[in-house]
Formats: sequence, structure tokens, C-alpha cells
Amino acid sequence: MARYNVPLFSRLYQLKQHLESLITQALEKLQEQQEITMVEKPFVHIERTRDTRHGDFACNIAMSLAKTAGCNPRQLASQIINHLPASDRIKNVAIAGPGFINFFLNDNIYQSIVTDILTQASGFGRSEHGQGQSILVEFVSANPTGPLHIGHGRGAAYGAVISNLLESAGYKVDREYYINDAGRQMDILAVSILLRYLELCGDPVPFPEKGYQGSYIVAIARDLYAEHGMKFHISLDGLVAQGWIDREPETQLDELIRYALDKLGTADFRTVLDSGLNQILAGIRKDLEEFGVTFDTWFSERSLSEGQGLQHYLAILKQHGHAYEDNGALWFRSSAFGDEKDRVLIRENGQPTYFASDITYHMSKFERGYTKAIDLWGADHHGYIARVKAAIQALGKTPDVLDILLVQFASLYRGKEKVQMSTRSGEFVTLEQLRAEVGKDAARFFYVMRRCEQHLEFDLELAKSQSNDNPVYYIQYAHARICSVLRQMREKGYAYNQEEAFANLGLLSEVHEQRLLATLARYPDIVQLSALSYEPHQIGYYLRELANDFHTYYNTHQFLVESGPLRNVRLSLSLATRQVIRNGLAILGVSAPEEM
RNA sequence: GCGCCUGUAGUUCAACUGGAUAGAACACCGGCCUUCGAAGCCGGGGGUUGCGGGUUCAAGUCCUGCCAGGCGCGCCA
Repeated sequence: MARYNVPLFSRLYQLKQHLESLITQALEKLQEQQEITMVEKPFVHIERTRDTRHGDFACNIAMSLAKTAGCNPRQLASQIINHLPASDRIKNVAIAGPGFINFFLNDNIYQSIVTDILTQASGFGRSEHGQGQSILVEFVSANPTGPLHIGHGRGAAYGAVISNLLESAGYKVDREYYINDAGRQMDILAVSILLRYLELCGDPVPFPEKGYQGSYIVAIARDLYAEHGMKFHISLDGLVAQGWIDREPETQLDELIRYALDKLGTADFRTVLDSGLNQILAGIRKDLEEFGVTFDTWFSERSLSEGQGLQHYLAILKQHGHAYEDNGALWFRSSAFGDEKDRVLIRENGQPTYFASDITYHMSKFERGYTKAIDLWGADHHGYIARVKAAIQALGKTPDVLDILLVQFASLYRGKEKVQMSTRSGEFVTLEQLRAEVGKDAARFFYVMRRCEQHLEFDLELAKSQSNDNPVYYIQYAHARICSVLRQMREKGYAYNQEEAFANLGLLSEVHEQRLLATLARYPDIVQLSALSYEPHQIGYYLRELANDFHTYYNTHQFLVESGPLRNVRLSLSLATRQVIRNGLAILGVSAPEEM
């Protein structure tokens, strides 16, 4: 996975910059006084500490310079500290461990984050990092041959959250679903429907093993029959007479497709096919909408074959010697771009491969003006990455304009027990069933709780449980609790006075308040980091931590106190917390209820 | 056989992208409701980061060799 050196523009970033410049100044002074000699300008790295005992920020410069400077790190650290310029933001500086320089900041340093959050509201955490650059995120793109299952659900949730994250980071994001409405799978769908339809016509034949077995096919056939009656009734006697029933599974389908096309004619065959396609697609769309996942474009594979795109790109590939003919087929020399072997573009029978239209499709993304494309694929497609990247390179793009994220499979558990699924018989748990059982919020949250390359174990019992076992409720509870405090406030006859709060931020001096403030201040960095590294789980973990800080604070201190300044300032901190929880949950597509 | 991914507490996972004593949750043990929601809080035990080498002041993180699991290796999509 791509890792990024992330420039940040938040309050924390400014603090880091400040400390960095202090260190640099100290080093320059040391060099002037010839206390140390440096060959080249050192890279000063400031990082947040994990442990509050180590202060707020730490610098490792003394350790990385010790060797070239020829002295021991702790001694060097002390020299650096002695030459640090004065700063009103620093309370204390200390040497620790093997030579870390630890910075302890003044208590008031984070207090104004409350003002930032409450004035920026839903905009808090957003940045302009992407500078409006446009990105196309393509995800789900499940074949429209049946309802979405729980594996697709993960891709849907993941893609939606990554899109939200990138928007928050200042990119212009479009979400796209690529509809594989062309090719053999569609034909198999058509004949599967046709056979069920013929059963309704009173003319049943054995159903092929590799046809689509799901009951939704029967439902589609029923609608077709209701609308068109016997219009598509054909006799399969001729096919059966040729010994069709005993053929190999794949040839069985091919013969059936050929026979049906011949008997029905392309127009009627297409009508049968489209009746299934449209119905299934409508179902998928509704399913995703109810899951809070929407797309800007639904891009049809068929529409590609109607244009000249493929011919255009094939011509370019040939022109540059990247395509050649062999055994009657047209091949792409992908091995020249790091793929294991060359790939067929046009089959011996003249039909383009799926890969060929995929090249056209991916190039269309850049033709449409996107500077970057992100694909989310099921992990079983990883062998396909090399050839697609090879293709866009051969067509003049750098490989990094396309990022492909592999989403590992999800397996379902009911407590300890694994829920068995078999795609072969068509008995898999659908996304719709999952949503019905655990609800949208839990499903969305659980799906993005793990890094995408991590296999997900989805525990239905846990997702359903309304207890502290369940991180979704834990975070939502913090939000509801804050809302409840405000209700209590009104009942007690108080009104929140923000002016008074902002004038008294200095009162936020308790340990728990300081901790909460520091956590809140991290939010913009977390958003940007998880956006640029495509790691939504960081938001979930962060929100859990934030909720924990709040619950702890809540349990230790009373907010609705008599003193106006203290009451209002504590309420402002609570409101700021509520705002950040809302913003974070919004990115995840999880609701923030006012009461539970 | 080759390629990609994964391996961290009993379990499910983090680890600020090379930093300090590897952290959470669940489970287990013990405390906290007359006070803004106990769907909460506080404390405790629990680890040879799959194994072995190497690079580095510093390795769960980088390199390398094994071991185990998953996925892929079509003129299917």
C-alpha cells in the first residue's frame, strides 16, 4: 500500500513546525560556536508522544546526529536544549530515555481548539490538501447477476468512506459503479431466466449446474411471464435431442445460449436479458441507497462497445509495438510492463476480452478529466492488477494515477459459530439480510473497522448487542449523552452562553479537560492521514478514544455547576466533542442519535 | 511450482508509517449509582510481535531465508 509523507495544516502541524524551527535554530547556533560540526543539513523530525509522561512532543534529533557529531546523544540533547530560543508555548523541555528531547507545552495551548471546532462546525477537520483535484472512486461494481452479498457490502462501505475522507481532504470526488452488462455472464443470466420462464410455461428442462440458481431468478421469470405471457416460449426439444443434458457444465451453457439466441432472435433474447438486468440492477441500487451508499455515475460496459474507444486504443498499442497477433488472436505485450505474461485483447473468434474493454474503461476515466482513479476490488482479483497497470502505462500514463485497493473477504460469525456460505448453490447471506439483522449503523461501522487487506470477521451477535461490547453504541452513546446534558441544562433553567465560554477557556485546566482538548486537536490530522493512506479504520479507532476521553471526563466532573463561566466553558468543551463525533460519524456514514 | 496478502495478549484487532515500558476491546478478577443517562467510569492479571539471520543509536515496522494460513496463476468476468 502506498505510504505518504503527509503535509498537515492543523493546529498540531503548526506546533510541530514551531518546535522544528526552534531545534533548527539551536543547531545553527551550536554550529556557529563550533560545538558541533554537521556535514549536511539534518532532517528535524518532531512527533507527538504516545505517553503523556514524555510531554506533548518529542524530537529524536540528538540520537540521529550523535554518531556523525561524535558525541553521546544525551549530551548532545542537553547542548541543544541550552541553545533553544525562548518560546511562550513551552512550559518545560527535558531529556529522556536514550536522548529524546521532550517538549511540555503550556496548558493553554489547546484551549482555543474549542473555538476552532464550534466556529467551523461541520467544516472542522476538512482541509484543502487536495486543492480540488478530481478523483474517481470506483467501487462495488458487482456483476448484475444477483443481489449483493456481504462481501460486496464491505466494498460498498469501504468505498463510500474513502470517498468521504478524500472529500474532507479537499478533493473533488466522484463515485462510480461499473456495470458489467456485457459478455457471457449476462448471457448466462438470460438463459437462467429463460429456463425458469419455460418452467412456468409448463415446459420444464433440467436446470444446468452452472446457471444462476437463486430464487430471485424465478421471481424475474414470473414477472416476465406475467407481462409477456407465452411470448418467449421456445421448445428446447432440438437441444435435448442432441444430448445436451449430458454435456460438460460449461459447454452445456454455451450450447444453450447459442440455441436460445437462434430460436428467440437477438431482440427477444435481449428483452429477456434486460428484464433480468434491469430488475437486479434496480434491486442493487435500492439496497445500496438504503445502506447510505450512492453513486454519481453508473457506467455501463455496453456503452463502451458502442463507441470507438477500443479501436482507438488498440491502434495506439499496435503503433507502439505493444500489441501483436499470434494464433489468430491479438495480444498485449504486458510482460514488457511487469506482468507475468502477455494477455489476449481480441480472441480468435473476433470478440474482445473483458480485459480489452477494461482498458477502454480505465482510459475513459482519464479522458473524462480525472487526475486520479481509485479502484476497489475483491481480493480474488489481485492477479489482474499487473495487467491493468501495464495497459495504462503502455498508453502513456504513469502507474500511480491508478490506485487499486483490494478488499479482503468478510466471514460471518454468530458468536463463536461461523455462518456457512456457499456461492455455488446460491445460498449466501445478502447485504440486505445483514442490514435487516444488525442495522445500517453497525454494519457500516464494522465493515470499516479493519484495514482493507485484513480479513474481516463480522460477528453478528456483537454488532447487534446494545452494550459496551459494541463500539458503535459506545460512540453514539457519548453523543447522546452530550445531547442529554443540554436537555438537562434547559430543564434546570440555564441557557448556554458561548461568549462567556470563549472568554473563559482558561478554566479548562483539569487533567481530563486537557486530555480531551488534546484529543480533539488531533482530529484534522487523523482525517487527513486516513484519507491519504486510505485507512478508514483510523477514524473508528479515533472516535472510540474520543468517546472514552469524554465518558471519563463526564464521570469525574459536573458540567451543570452554579458558576456561569465554569458551566459554560465545560458545556462548550462538550459541544465541541459532540461536533467532532458528528463529523467523524458522518464520514463513516453512521448516524449520531440525540437519544438512544 | 510462481506471484500477491496475512501472521501481534485466551479471542478480535491497533500501534502516528523506524522511536521510549508493544496498546485497546471482548473474556476473567476487584471497586464506583441519593449528584448532568451505569449503553458509563476506575483498578488488576495476561506478550519470546510465527521462527532464524541481517541493517540501524533504535525493528512489530526495513532486507533476507524458512514455517503456517488465505487468494490468484483462462482466448471467464
